[in-house]
Amino acid sequence: MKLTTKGRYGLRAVVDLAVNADDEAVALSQIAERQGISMNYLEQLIAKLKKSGIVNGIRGAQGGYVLAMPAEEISVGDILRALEGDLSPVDCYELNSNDTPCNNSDLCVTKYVWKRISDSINDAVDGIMLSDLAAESKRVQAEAGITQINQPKQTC
Amino acid sequence: MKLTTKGRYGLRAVVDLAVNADDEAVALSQIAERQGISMNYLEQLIAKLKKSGIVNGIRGAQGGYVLAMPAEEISVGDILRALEGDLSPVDCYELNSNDTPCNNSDLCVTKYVWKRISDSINDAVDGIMLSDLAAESKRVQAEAGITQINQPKQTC
DNA sequence: TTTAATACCGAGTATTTTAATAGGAATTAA
DNA sequence: TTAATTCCTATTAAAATACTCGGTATTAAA
Repeated sequence: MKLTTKGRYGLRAVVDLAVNADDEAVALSQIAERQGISMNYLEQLIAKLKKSGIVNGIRGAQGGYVLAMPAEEISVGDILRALEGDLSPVDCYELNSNDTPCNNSDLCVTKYVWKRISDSINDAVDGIMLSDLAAESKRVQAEAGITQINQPKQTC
Repeated sequence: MKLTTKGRYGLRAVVDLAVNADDEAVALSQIAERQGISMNYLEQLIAKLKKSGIVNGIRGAQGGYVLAMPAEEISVGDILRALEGDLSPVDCYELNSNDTPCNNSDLCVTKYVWKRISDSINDAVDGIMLSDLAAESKRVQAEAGITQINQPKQTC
């Protein structure tokens, strides 16, 4: 029941992008360095975010990435689902219509549990907007007098 | 962000135990057969439940397992945490005091996300009691006229 | 027009985790 | 005494994860 590094690194990267976006595109190498994430790996994560319409890539020199929408309109749920796939605790047809139908559905009672968990997770993450995290991040960075992060290994 | 088979199989096994418990102990071989789970594997899962004080084992011939408490007093959260460990989405010291302290805690903003997810999951599963599932299971089994389940492979 | 900086793409790989299997020891009712 | 059962530990196959690597395409700036 853990997120993978895709969700953890990816969310940090998007928050970094939201915080460090002026009007310019932000190069992935900068995000990678600030966040202490391998750039090659981060490329794969940002590709998912691009595919989901959360960021836009700008090619060529001086290129980089920008948010595809105002941060106020991007929920943490949008970001995590883009990175991790659906956030339900099981692959269950009742929860997720792209899963294969389950031949035990009639007798299954645990499906009620999975539905409750799934709904509660999605409600939680859809209630937090990227702008909330970006504002908080700016606040704590200002308080600490930080411009460069580049932290050692983090668990979260 | 998926439960493992530990949580899925294990919860089904406990519901089965609650449904099929009269005053006798229920042999693991019976649960395994009804639920279509390898008995050897189920042994490992029930060991976790035993360690957490959810079931008691009765050794010897005619032995088996019984619930250690009335089903009304056992929450799905108790069961899933026994099987899966903590249900938080990340290993984060702020959420889970047995994790190693995180040196980025001051600047970390995603921790607010993880806390919200963690709390919502735990609230959801702590609000469902084993007795609820057992009652519903008896109801659907009666409706279908079923005594033996033994379903083919399930995803949930 | 060249160069350097960047996004974009797909294949390969080491490590870790999961999901079992297997074999035996201890216990106890019949 | 036997058979049924829990209990315990080690091993293993497969899958998923978390990367690395090498290249191509694009574009702003020199």
